[in-house]
Amino acid sequence: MKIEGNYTEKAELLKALAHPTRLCIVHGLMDSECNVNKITGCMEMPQSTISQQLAILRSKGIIEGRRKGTEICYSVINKKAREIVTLLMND
Amino acid sequence: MKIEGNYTEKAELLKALAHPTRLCIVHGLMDSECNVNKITGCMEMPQSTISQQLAILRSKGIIEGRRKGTEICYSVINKKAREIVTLLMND
DNA sequence: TCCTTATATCTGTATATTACGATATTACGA
DNA sequence: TCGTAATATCGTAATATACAGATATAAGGA
Repeated sequence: MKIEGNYTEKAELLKALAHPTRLCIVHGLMDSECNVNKITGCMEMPQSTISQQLAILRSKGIIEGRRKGTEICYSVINKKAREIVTLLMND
Repeated sequence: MKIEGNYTEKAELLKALAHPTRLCIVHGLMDSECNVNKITGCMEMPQSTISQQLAILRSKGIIEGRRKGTEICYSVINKKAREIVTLLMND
């Protein structure tokens, strides 16, 4: 079993989720979209940290941001990521 | 949504899988156990690298090694890890 | 245009991860 | 005990990641 590009891609999806903050964010966004300000408040972390974590999730196609005036609302758009998080959160 | 220890633990499970070599190893071990020598050959990587990757998987309870004489055969023992890998490998 | 709010990006720093060769450890037969 | 095969561990250098403050960018109303 030699490593094919396929494993690399899948590992990268997992890596994006493999961080407590990001996992929490994705889990929270699974049912309803949310703006950065709210996420920042809920996580009780600096806004810049949250923005960076969102950027990682975005770059892997896990979440998508939708601009609403001065705000951006994020939602989960990746099916596999949803399934993984659901699986993880179910005992 | 504040981060609970729960997310940390789940993120660590993902992190162990979030590497192409380790993902490949776990996938390969899902159906039949295998010794280090064979894994090393299949992956075409140095034995020490493989041993270290196996150590990470072991430390997270994903795989288990069973000594058979001079050999150690590894197998997947973590249900969640199995489910995640299965999910990932199915289109 | 200016000011305010919301958010992304940049920068610097500390820490973690990865890869591999060298070496230590374990098991076993002669 | 010695030699060999199998495997784990150590040491090191390179690279990636995480975090947070400072600042840039985008949106909108006065």
